[in-house]
Amino acid sequence: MSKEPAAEPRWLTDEEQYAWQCYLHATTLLEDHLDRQLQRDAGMPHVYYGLLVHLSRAPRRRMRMTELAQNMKITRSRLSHAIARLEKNGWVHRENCPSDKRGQNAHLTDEGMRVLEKAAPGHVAAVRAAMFDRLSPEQIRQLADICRVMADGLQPKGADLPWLR
Amino acid sequence: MSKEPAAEPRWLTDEEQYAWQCYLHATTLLEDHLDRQLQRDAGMPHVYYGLLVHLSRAPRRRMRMTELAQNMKITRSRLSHAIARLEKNGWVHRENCPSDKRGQNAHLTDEGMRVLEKAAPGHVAAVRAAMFDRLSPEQIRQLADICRVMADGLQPKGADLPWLR
DNA sequence: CACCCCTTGTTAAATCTTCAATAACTCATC
DNA sequence: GATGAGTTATTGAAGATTTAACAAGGGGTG
Repeated sequence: MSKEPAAEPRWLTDEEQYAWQCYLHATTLLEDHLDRQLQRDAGMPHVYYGLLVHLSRAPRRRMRMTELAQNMKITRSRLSHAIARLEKNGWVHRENCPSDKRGQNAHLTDEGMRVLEKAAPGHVAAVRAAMFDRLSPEQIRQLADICRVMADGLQPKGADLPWLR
Repeated sequence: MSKEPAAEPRWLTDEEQYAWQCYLHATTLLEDHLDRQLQRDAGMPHVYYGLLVHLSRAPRRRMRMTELAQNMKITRSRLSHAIARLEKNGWVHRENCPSDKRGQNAHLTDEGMRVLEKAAPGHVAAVRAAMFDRLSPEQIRQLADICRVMADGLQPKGADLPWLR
């Protein structure tokens, strides 16, 4: 039954193309900018910094690997590599999960906490300078709405389905 | 004069933190999604596809390396590696620039054009499904405005200043 | 218990990106 | 036309990410 290869793809309108170009430029430039800012000031890329932030907010600064990966929207594999690197730096420590012998908890060490606290002000300043100090309060709300819609559409539907491939 | 280390960093408000989280989730998920879609359907990551698109729109399908890098907001180094890979695939061809012996032109080959044309419909569909079919026309305008402001703030001020580090 | 399927987390290899260094060339000035 | 400063593009090495495959444990069913 009807399996034609989409006779006429609906191309983007001029407005959509423009928006798409702006989006790609903004996201690329911002990610690059923050990666460099953090690499310079804290010796790690942006995603790694995000991992420390998440851990610092978790109860007892601990989180299961899978949960952390889900919160950060990255694969478990990527997380494994990242935590391995952060552990080598002494900023995170792995420990076995008591309730599940397969599991691992990532634990933000005191030294990791110090690194985070030292890097945070500069990073917030960079994020502000790039985004929040340039947008109106209304635009910030609009951006949140827009991004929430997009993220919802890209998340696995069932909360427990094979997540991220 | 006044060189204190920013006495009190202005942290993000709750609204700003929420918007930032949404932004990070949406951009991460979308980029991952498109990377996988294109890797699967066209055998290349999203940025490489973008390179082919840009070349296909250039006069005579040719562009100077630096100009292409600037348009794509990536470093020349990254572009060199990427073009080397695309050239190995036979999708792009390098040629010397007639007017500047230092220069190189990247040229989209016929085969590259075919690959692009074959990949385009699926890619547009993915972008639509993730973004444009989920947002209202007004939201699309808002997004473009927001991203333009951010991109402007992250661009080098002088058009000819050492660009992107 | 035995069986099977699912989840958790890691790993190796291939690929991609970043960073710093470099060769080759242009252009302005002397 | 020589000198020197800046531009163009590339390279190798180190670091990061993806992919597929895997070991090991959980948890339900007979």
